[in-house]
Amino acid sequence: MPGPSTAILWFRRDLRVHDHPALAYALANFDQVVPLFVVDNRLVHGRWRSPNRLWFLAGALRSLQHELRERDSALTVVRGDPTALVPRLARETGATAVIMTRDLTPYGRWRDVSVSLSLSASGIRHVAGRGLLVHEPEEVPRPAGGPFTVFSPFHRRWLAAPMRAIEPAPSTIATPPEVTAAPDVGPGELLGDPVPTADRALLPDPSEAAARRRLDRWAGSEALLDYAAGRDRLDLEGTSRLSQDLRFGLLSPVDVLVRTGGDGSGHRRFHSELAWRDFYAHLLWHLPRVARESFRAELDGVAWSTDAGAIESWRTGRTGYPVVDAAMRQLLATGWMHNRARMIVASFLTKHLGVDWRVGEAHFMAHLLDGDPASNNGGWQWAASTGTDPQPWFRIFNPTLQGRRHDPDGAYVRRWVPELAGVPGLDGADVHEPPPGVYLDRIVPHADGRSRALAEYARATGMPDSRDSRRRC
DNA sequence: AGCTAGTTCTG
DNA sequence: AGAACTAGC
Ligand SMILES: Cc1cc2nc3c(=O)[nH]c(=O)nc-3n(C[C@H](O)[C@H](O)[C@H](O)COP(=O)(O)OP(=O)(O)OC[C@H]3O[C@@H](n4cnc5c(N)ncnc54)[C@H](O)[C@@H]3O)c2cc1C
Repeated sequence: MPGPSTAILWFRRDLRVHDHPALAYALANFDQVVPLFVVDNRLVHGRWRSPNRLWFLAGALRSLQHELRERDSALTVVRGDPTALVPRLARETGATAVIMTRDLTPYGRWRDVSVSLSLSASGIRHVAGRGLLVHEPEEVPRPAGGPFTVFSPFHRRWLAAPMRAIEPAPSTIATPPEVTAAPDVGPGELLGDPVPTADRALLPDPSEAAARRRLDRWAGSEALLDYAAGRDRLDLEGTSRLSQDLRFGLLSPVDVLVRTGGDGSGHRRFHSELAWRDFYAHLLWHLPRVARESFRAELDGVAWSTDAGAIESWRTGRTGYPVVDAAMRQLLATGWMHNRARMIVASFLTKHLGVDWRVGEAHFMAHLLDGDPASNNGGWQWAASTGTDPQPWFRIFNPTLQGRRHDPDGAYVRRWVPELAGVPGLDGADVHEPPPGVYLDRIVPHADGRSRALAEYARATGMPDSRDSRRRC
């Protein structure tokens, strides 16, 4: 009589036990499950390394260890090369399959192919399934093939695609006793004891339980009802703040969608933001080249500025534009930035300062708790007008007007630029336009930044006539 | 999920 | 003078 069948469940950015399709699959098809996380050296040393995200990851792994212990199981955490370590653990535990949530980034795909090749050499199966997104790329196909390059037709198909059922958290996970007998390894140690660069007191609790509480609160909030308008207010808590939980998979996007169910304008708008997340993930899957290159190749002919002083002023929040500086300081202090603010600062860097979007992309990846290769790249290429369905390049934000409109009382600026709080005579939205001498000099006057951007983009695109420009609106 | 500059309308 | 409108980037 054969022994119990065993599968490895390889966790990556799906660090939860609720609504976990790969976990449900493993439990339904195998007698025993061995949960595993591999600290890939790339996490600690790679291009997108971030102390803030490593700190969050360490906490999320401790949370997962706890959730698994509660269910009579345990998380094995090892550090090194997954291509070697995953097959080794499979052989040691007698596993005949490795189950995981499919990852769609260029590196994730390369890694998974290389692990699956080395597994099949040992006769071990490799099963990668859904769980990262609401819908997989194959579930929202473009009739003509390839990726959707415009959001609205994608969104129509996305809304029409059938939704999978929620998988409840299991009450117990059968795991080999030699695995549960081993004490939990402190993930912080394997991650190099990460110290966040953001202010610890302003960081969210990185546990699944806390993420579920955040979701509960958001699902029952007034802000969700008012999200269609409130999402653009820099000075209010008008958005869900669930991005880091979706990034690390403490929450599944399907769970978020179902729990925020409703047909009001706020609900529908919120769901469409989850569709944007899928849109950019699918795009990167179809066209991995956009990770490095502009989607609109002709715009890689823009002569980007490399002015190190200007870039440093932008990074540290010292451009002289109050709303830009508030946003950049919010990022450094909290590892998060409001979506409207991301658009404003990305537009400012790429248009007013004429700096390559990849410089901004890298800075965001170094600090954002929700830093995600697909959404971040999509957001930057949108703002730089190099992407799919981008901001047309001639629509350039005026940071002062954006601040007045979306921070109408100036509270956002006063929160993050304290030297502008309590300046006599600088009341309400006027904080967005401090008179000369009151605040830092603007590193470039708006009119100059705007006209140099218009000239450079016109040159790079071969100065299309106005009919072409209008068609892209 | 633009903004500017120029023109025409209004009082 | 200032609103309202609009072509063009
Ligand atoms: C230049 C730039 C860079 C960005 N980089 C990232 C990033 O690295 N990671 C990231 O998750 N989002 C990124 N975004 C999208 C968006 O700004 C954040 O998802 C959002 O601000 C997170 O806050 P929230 O959870 O309160 O959002 P909510 O408004 O509550 O939205 C709910 C969820 O929908 C998703 N979402 C919302 N807006 C977008 C969007 N435009 N694109 C893709 N997904 C979206 C996020 O998962 C978010 O948590 C970027 C946007 C821009 C303009």
